[in-house]
Amino acid sequence: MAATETVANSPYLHLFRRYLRQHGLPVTLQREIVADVVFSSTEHLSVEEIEAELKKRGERIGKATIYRTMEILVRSGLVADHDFGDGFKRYEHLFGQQRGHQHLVCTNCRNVVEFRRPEIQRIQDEVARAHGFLPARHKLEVYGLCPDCRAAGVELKYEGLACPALTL
Amino acid sequence: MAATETVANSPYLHLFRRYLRQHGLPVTLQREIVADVVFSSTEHLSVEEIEAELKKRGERIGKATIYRTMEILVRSGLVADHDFGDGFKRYEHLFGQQRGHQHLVCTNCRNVVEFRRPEIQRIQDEVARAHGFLPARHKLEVYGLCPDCRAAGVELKYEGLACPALTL
DNA sequence: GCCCTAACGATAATGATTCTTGATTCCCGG
DNA sequence: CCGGGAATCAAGAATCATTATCGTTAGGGC
Repeated sequence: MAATETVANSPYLHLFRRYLRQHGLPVTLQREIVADVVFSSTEHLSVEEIEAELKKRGERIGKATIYRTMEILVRSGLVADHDFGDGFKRYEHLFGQQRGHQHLVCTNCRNVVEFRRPEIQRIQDEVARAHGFLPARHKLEVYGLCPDCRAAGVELKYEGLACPALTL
Repeated sequence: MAATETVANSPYLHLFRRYLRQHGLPVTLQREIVADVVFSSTEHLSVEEIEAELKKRGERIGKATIYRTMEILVRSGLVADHDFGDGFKRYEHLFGQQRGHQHLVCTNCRNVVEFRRPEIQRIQDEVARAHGFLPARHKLEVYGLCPDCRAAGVELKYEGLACPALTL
């Protein structure tokens, strides 16, 4: 391999290395590079996008290794995975994020914006308690049309029954 | 075919028939039977469970037809689909449900309980407006351990980094 | 540096969902 | 009620994301 020594340099990588060591998992170059791609992006990346970024960097890392590394990153708590209804998962690192943030997803362009409503945590705990559950986490997603798509003239269309209020 | 005439008899089937007619789609026996299975259950059914119920009724309806019918039912607004992280979708009819109800999912036994917090609708609208979005719908899921699993001694375990508060 | 173990990459397998095909059913007008 | 064109059906092949397999290669404790 050529110039692979300074590839992974995001400021949080040491946390991932610590996690790997604490759990007896080898700290491999591939894992560091994959983690660096995720840590260096502010987007919600799909595995395909991670793969593309690796290719752009000139790295030749197998897709299976990406999946395996994402699994470890999610377990470590450094990364969260999401399914926004696209048929595949997206990943985001949790640095610089407020705990318990939520997502606003454009139903047209699939762009994702984050927001934070602290009361959701309280609602989670109240609801869980009311039903005897021990709360672990929650997921709130709001779907709608983003400003760009609205400006472009895209419209929300409801093609269901004309009078849903009667039936619900 | 033998005794297929009174198979589909749930009280809301006429709404589905109306939707099909309004959209120029043929009202077929298979669609009625599949809809009847979903309308007759209070559970959150997977396609596999729907298939099993059809087999139990002695119906021989292809899996592709189930998928196509579910697609129409969701578009009609009579049924909602959910992905609770099982790797496949679950479907529930919306009769007798309050508009905008949410779900509490057991992380151990995957059982699903419904709840309703009307303020979520307000939060949806406020958040969307604050970001220039036109709100369409939302999805709130709370994950945790249900009373049965708690009583059985199951525990939530966090195997991530020891001190996540520092990193988040 | 050595060696054992575990990760790597390539590829095959899996599981949920969608598409294709030829046969059947629906539905509209007569 | 009958006929015919269009759309749906069942079965299975194809697809897509993800996971497992396997021979090879690389971490890391000694």
